[in-house]
Amino acid sequence: MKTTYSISELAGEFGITTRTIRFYEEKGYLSPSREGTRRIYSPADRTSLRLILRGKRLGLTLDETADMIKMYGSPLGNQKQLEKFIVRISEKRSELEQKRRDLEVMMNDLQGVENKCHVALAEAIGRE
Amino acid sequence: MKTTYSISELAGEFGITTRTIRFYEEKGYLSPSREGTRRIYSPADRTSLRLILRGKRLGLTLDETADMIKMYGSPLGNQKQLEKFIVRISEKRSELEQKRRDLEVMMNDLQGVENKCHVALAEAIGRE
DNA sequence: GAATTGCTTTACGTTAACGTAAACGTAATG
DNA sequence: CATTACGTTTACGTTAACGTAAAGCAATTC
Repeated sequence: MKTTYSISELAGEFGITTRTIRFYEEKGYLSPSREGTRRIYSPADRTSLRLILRGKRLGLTLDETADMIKMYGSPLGNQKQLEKFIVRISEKRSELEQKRRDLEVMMNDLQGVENKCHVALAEAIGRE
Repeated sequence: MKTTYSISELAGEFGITTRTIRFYEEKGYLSPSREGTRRIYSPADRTSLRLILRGKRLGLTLDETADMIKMYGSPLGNQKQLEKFIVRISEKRSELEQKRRDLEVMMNDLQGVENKCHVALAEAIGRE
């Protein structure tokens, strides 16, 4: 199991450009260590990057994703803070559930179109 | 059942601004009829808008969503065109399935954090 | 040792998706 | 009849998320 990565290794693995990775760092979403002037990415950095890209695929902004990443740490604080935190989590979940509903409707619609397609295709072949 | 809508009715219903709706028209994603100079939206227009916003929530660009909306029409063409179309559909579905996987992982992670929270909360109350 | 490869910083450019503001028309309401 | 509410067009502004290019350092390969 690899323990460090270069910037172009990560770019290659995730199908993005090095510019994108540097951009994320510039904005504070990544902070790799350095070997002289070169960036060295740890498995943890790689995980952060993966989370960022996952959020992006779901239409989250970088800030929103960063917020979620922060939440993944061990929850701490007094009772009041923890309760507030639980509320935040449930808000996030509501958003994600909305997305899931949207997704299901879309996939159903798509399935409907494909069915129609197969019918039309059968007819086209029948006329041939 | 209402049969026409004003621009601010739709904006209100969907929680967006009239500027946004005009923008969609300007870019060709909507084409309401007119009564004099004022825009009149049909139920079909309203549906288009709903689809646009659904795509947006899932992180699709307007162009991508417009593409999908086009696909919702009755599929037509000869055999070859229909086959190509089916391929396009399955590509779209692959993207959506990726999103669904992303969504599930995220929601699981979130659930994990919430569980930790409840544990921490119980401890905090115990110490009180 | 010249050239290629891979990394760096700096900085200006670009695109999508609207926001914001000005300036105006029209219809209904007090 | 003035004001308020709702609509219009035109046009410049803004933000996120990178793209692109220049100029340069360091190691390794021919």
